[in-house]
Amino acid sequence: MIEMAVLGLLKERSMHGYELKKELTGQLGQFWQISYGSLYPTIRRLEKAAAVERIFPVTDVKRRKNIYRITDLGNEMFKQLLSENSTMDDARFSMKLAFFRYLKSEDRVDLLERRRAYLTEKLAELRSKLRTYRERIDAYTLQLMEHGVDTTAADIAWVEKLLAEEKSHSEPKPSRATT
Amino acid sequence: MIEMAVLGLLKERSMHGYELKKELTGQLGQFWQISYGSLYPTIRRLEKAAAVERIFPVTDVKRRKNIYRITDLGNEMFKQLLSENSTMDDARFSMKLAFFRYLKSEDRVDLLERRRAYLTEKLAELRSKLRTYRERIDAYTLQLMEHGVDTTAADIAWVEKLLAEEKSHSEPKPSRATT
DNA sequence: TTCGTCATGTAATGGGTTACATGATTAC
DNA sequence: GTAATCATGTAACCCATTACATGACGAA
Repeated sequence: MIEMAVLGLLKERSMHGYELKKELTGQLGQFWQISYGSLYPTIRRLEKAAAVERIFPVTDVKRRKNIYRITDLGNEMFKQLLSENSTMDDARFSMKLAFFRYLKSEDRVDLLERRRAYLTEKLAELRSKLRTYRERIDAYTLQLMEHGVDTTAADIAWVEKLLAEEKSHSEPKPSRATT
Repeated sequence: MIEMAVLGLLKERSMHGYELKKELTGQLGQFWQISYGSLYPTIRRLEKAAAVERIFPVTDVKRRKNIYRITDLGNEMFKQLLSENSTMDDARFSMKLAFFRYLKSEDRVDLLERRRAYLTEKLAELRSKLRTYRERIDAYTLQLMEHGVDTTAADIAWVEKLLAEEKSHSEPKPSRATT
């Protein structure tokens, strides 16, 4: 997760750690936070793996800043992390969506469909639990479960809206055999 | 969190670890999961702290089962964990709501109001970020932020519904000086 | 000159998971 | 008899946070 965030931000422009942290809490901060104690070691790891490289600012050396640039290898890593077939939980999906612009429309549709599948399954589980427990639980837990159902249903609707938009934009692309 | 869950479930009835785990994934499982590697040590900790005690089943000793019962001290601990003034993030709030029946109406209102405050602040932050970044970000990230706003607003509405219900049920209770 | 924030980093700790290990009982 | 599930536990690991440590620069 951190690696994806760092690489994704460095794709936009080269930055140093402090800047990355600010961008992270700014744009991605709603659904995700990170501390320095975890950011700096990550950058180091990425540097060792040659996914990012340090730029030495020749002029403008007022301050000790380690500016990093993403490498070709880093770009490949990012691509893989983004399209990776991992769980489509909230945080992961949100992060991937924040970097959707780096994906082909085809891959975007794929991710959205996986998210939809994940949510659909979750909804089914919630509903089955509701049926199972409805008679046994108190009003508050019931409210909680029902709200879970509503929230998940709303999320699915949203994903479907995104899917519809994505498909309508890339309509002239049958590529695969359509039955 | 785990401790609260374990104590809360043991308030209902005495259980052994395996049973606790099942109840946990059943009722509370939607927003929270726990593994044995974390459950059993927690039970041990609670036992050492004298918050729970082991019951030795005299008859029915077919199987090696460690059944635990909550103690008076455990009840106090639970009460404190429940009304504790900690962050009102999703998981914590959900867990507390699942144990609302053990609180006085007054304390329920208090928790709900704290949750509302938390969400209201979150909403304000989201909106301010939206204003700040709207022109700078791509359509997908924008969708993500807007969906965050919608979701949070819906959550607030739900909490307010719960608050209204809570207050209407306990109307004949002015207790404190009402201005 | 002192306070805020820019800037980087490490060590200790926390809170959890996964994988492993064991074995009894039940259902087929 | 053998597979599933009941039942308990430990050790290694992972990922992250908090707290600490350091110091330069800019603005008041």
